[in-house]
Amino acid sequence: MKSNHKATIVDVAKAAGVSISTVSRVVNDYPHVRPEIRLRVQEAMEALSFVPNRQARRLVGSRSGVVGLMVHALGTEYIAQVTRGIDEALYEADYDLILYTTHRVPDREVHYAQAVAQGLADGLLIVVPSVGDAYLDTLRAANFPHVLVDVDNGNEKSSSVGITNYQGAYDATSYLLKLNHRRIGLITDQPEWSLSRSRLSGYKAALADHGLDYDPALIQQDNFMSPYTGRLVEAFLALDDPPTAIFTFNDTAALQVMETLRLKRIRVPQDISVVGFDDIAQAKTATPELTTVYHPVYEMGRAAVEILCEHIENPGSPPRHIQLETQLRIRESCCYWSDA
Amino acid sequence: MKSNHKATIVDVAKAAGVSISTVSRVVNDYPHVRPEIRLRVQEAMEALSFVPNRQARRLVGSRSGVVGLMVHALGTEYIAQVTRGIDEALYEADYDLILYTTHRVPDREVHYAQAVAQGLADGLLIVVPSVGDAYLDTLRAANFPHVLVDVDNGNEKSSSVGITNYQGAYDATSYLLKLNHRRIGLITDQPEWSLSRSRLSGYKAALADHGLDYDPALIQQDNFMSPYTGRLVEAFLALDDPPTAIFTFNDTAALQVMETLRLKRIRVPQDISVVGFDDIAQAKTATPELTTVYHPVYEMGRAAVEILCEHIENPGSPPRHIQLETQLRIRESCCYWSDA
DNA sequence: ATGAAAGCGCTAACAT
DNA sequence: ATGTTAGCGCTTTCAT
Repeated sequence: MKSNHKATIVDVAKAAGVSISTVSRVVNDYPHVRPEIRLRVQEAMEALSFVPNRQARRLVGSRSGVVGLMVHALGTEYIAQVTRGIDEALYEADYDLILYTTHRVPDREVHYAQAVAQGLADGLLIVVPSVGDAYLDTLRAANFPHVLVDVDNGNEKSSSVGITNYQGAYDATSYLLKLNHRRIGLITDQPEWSLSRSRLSGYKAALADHGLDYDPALIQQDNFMSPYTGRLVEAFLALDDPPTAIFTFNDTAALQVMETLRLKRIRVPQDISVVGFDDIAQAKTATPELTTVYHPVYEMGRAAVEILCEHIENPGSPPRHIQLETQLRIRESCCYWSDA
Repeated sequence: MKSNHKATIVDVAKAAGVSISTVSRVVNDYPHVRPEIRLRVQEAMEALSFVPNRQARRLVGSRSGVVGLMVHALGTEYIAQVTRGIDEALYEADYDLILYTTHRVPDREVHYAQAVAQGLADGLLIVVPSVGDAYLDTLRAANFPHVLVDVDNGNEKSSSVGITNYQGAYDATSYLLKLNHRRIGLITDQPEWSLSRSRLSGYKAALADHGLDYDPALIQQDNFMSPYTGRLVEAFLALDDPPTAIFTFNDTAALQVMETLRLKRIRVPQDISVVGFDDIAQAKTATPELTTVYHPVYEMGRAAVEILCEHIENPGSPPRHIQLETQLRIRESCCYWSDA
């Protein structure tokens, strides 16, 4: 017995005493196969523990059952949650997941897009906030199924799923305004990201609706270098008229703000209120618990998969855009401001 | 021009005016090609932005450049960090990563192992603590490159990389003992996992070295259902002679213990000391900061990739076993116990 | 040094 | 309802 050699359709065909096309039909669940023969083939498959070869399948132009996921890097809570939503939905749809981590090297993104489009995957999920048009054009030109995850530009010709960034920031800012805060410091993410721009608009709009103008001195940009956020807080504090509340575009930054404040013995929320964005796990375990804007990361992942599957199964289908709702989660890091 | 169709070796061959075999030689950097021809082919490749098709390559029996990663589920800090180490090392070695999440369904594990060994990937990384021998035998029989990550049985015929689980638990327990604790509650992970068994031995050994016997009533098993850990704490508290310290086999459980204790207004560390295992990010941000055993997750991932690559490049190579060192990280969640 | 040709495992016409 | 056959893009003998 040569059982150490992996079984192919040919082996199954021989074992079942039929032709390879019949086996293929059974494997793909196609009609026009006599029930008894179907059964016989299935038994042979079972006996030989046959698993169809995905690359061979893809090679002849049909589905491989694999979809690609392109992300900057692994290891953040945010990515972990998005990935979880994607993975679970993919599992239910019976797809495997191939991971492409760009490590923030833009060149890789272009290269990957090509590789993926030629490669094993039937479609691509893109969780890279700064979507350079370069490789998107490649994908669109090849009519390769793909969806952008967590971007905010509905005018794109690519499908996308995002959240209500504008509304989320608007809600958070309004909440602070209602608590009588008039000087609200803002720490933004990369301004090139469409979602940052939307959130910034939301912040400004809330201010405007309260008859307030925004103060450029109160808008600072985070650069994701860990100790940096603390400096921004110090810059705020050094102002003649420092903010009484700080709103950040991600929870990690908010948590760092709180930590910086704690080290400076400035009380949260009594002296300064803090609001974050995302609602990561640590937001609930922090002291005080962080008030933040809930970002439906997990659901976003699932929605993206749904759209992608539609594109894969239905190649001509037009781009779709889904926007999931954010939600203000009021906890302990904010309180009413009274000018004493 | 038909540039919307992706370039194949045939296109390159035509463009360079040579045969496909020559192109193949250039692509694979084989000898016996005249320098000028090599250059001409390279230019053609460049011009057509040719990317070799991996599945076609793999189909004829050579490397696919893909390795599989099998994990239970995504979304935990632990997995995120292991994956990060693996991903980065793989990136440097120029491999793609295909992810298999078993969702704790044993059947999926067997199925994946088969699928992978069938030819999708060149090798498999297994981060599934409960290693059922069933599919391992399949892999070994097929002589398929694979390495077990974070397991603890060096007697296996499969390569593995793990940590000093015994020593880690021994150190943590000894530390508590040195702080005069005599009743140390233990919350273990699944006892089927080899690493849990090693840690348990470490715990018992430390006790024994202090002339203490272990009390079965103080050893409880976590079941990973969020509210459950709290019950275990209550069970401890209900004892006639409750523990003065609690040691858990993962930080998530330790954090939940602390939360439960906080809700019950039992002070940590004054009333009860707590020690975790893993040293996840939240351990440092918790209040009080969690004392825990550092688990070199990231390095473990990298080490696993190193071994796997060796197996792939060198098919006959014998199994290797690496054990990385843990380290007790003393922070704020423990203090000296004096029977008042 | 280079090319022709035979597959790898599979699907999709095209027979029958 | 079932079988035959022609590729998919590539590597690898085997010729030349």
